[in-house]
Amino acid sequence: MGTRCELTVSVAEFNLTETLQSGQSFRWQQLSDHEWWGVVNGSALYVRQDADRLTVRHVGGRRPTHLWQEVIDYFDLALDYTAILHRLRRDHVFARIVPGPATLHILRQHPFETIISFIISANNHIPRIRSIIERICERYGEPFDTAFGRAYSFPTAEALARARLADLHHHCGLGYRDQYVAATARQLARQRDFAAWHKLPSAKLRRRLLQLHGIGEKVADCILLFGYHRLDAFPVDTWIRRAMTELYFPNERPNRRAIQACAARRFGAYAGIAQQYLFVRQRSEDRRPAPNC
DNA sequence: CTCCAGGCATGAG
DNA sequence: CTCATGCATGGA
Repeated sequence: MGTRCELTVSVAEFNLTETLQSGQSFRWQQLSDHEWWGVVNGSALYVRQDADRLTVRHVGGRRPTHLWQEVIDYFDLALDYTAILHRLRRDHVFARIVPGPATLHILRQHPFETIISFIISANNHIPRIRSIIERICERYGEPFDTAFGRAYSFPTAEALARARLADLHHHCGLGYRDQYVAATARQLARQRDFAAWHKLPSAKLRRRLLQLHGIGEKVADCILLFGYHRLDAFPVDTWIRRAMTELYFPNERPNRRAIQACAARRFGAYAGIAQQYLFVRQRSEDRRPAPNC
């Protein structure tokens, strides 16, 4: 219990800012270099990272019964990412490309929030994904007060299933994705075993996800990785396609199957973690201005 | 102003 | 089965 907890975590094992900027979560707001606040499962949290310490405060909404445990679970602080990176570096190409410490973690996010968020992510920019999600929360989530002003929980499937198509389209700014979000929310709202999907083996869970509207292979793999913590899932988007082609298929045009088979062979059970490092690296590579030789 | 985004559904071949 | 095309919107 308690509204505040401190954990001893070295930045060599976990980097809060890099993790929250890595495109897997959309509801965190940055206060300074190493301070963030956001809504997780109905709780507003303030998080600050210093050199060897993570400080978390509950600042509104649902009061966690065991804040400390929820924080360890959400940021995946119990898993030894240093050992996993060491194992991933048995692949010498990966070792050369990702030489630094284990900074990026895979968050454990709520499945329904992850499903809706990544349906919205398709063919969309991250800043715009964030603004659409905030409007959905404001309209269909539960409001509560926080130290940073009014906030909203992510809506339940039942609440989102009651949404009107025109509101999703125009007020939330979903555009043509309105049908996908509405249909999926309605289907999951009456899917009585949805809460038990986490027990399914990954292959079966992936097939279930692919049956939902607006979910193709890439989005399904993001949901497996970020919403169900299946660390072997390897989402192939434009950035990963570029990175994997450059690194492992020079002068070829590999399809998704070839890329995923390559990732499974080289990275095994932790392919999803390798993917997140490659994604962040490839994006920063692209943002960097072209070297003027 | 134009360009394009952590792709998907759809239809043609 | 693979592959091409259209797609709402708004941030950059």
